[in-house]
Amino acid sequence: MSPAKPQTVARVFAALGEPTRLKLVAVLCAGGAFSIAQLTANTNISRQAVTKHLHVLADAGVARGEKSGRERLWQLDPARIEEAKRTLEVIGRQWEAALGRLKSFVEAT
Amino acid sequence: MSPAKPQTVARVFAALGEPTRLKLVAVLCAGGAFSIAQLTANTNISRQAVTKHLHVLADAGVARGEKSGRERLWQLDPARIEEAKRTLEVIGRQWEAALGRLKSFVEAT
DNA sequence: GCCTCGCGCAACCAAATAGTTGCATTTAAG
DNA sequence: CTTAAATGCAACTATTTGGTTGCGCGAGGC
Repeated sequence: MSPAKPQTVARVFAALGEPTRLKLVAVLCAGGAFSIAQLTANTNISRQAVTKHLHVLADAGVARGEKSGRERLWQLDPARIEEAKRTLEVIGRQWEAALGRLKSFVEAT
Repeated sequence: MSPAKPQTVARVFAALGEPTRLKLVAVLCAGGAFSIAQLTANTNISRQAVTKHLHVLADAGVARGEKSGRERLWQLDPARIEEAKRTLEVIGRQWEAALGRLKSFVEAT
């Protein structure tokens, strides 16, 4: 399991760091595959705007879509999201470890 | 434990979604408090740029700094990061649950 | 007291981003 | 065959963003 390049993780965070895209991800994680028209229905922005957001998610490796008939069906790709989650876990653990060291240093009188 | 507003979580992701800021967080999670000058030393951008990034982190609730003498010491605030981590966990779980439902549906022949 | 270190504030700039509209294209439906 | 639906592509706009420079100010060090 490679530790995931910082750049890659940053791209995932950037992709999730926009309310519209976060909502899209929330819809997509319901499972299955959704067409752009379906994904646009729940928003108040244009179809092309949704398309752009989907491409941002795809570039970050968070979602992918493939053509099926006259529509393109999009679904989540949770691998990168898992990586990002692990990054946050590491941050939390390092923080707690540092707190522990600080505490034992203070107590070592 | 409130489920964390989507907007708040999105701000955290946006804050982490920039390589420089992610590095800053990585440094800060070593624990302790760092001055702006210290945090700037490891980068190749100006002190003011670092200051701006720190304010973005502060606005997202990821870090905070307080004056101490003639310098301002910054440290991590891991609460929001924990929230973001839980959000990613929920996404992963929902995805897996959906996969499970899909699988049992397919197998129900 | 003077100097310098560390910051904060403001103005400014270039690039990226979120959004739009208009039009062409492909595919399913009647 | 004709039409309508779903998408892709391109141009354009406004705002945000990441970065800079310059200057002023408070707090220590000598």
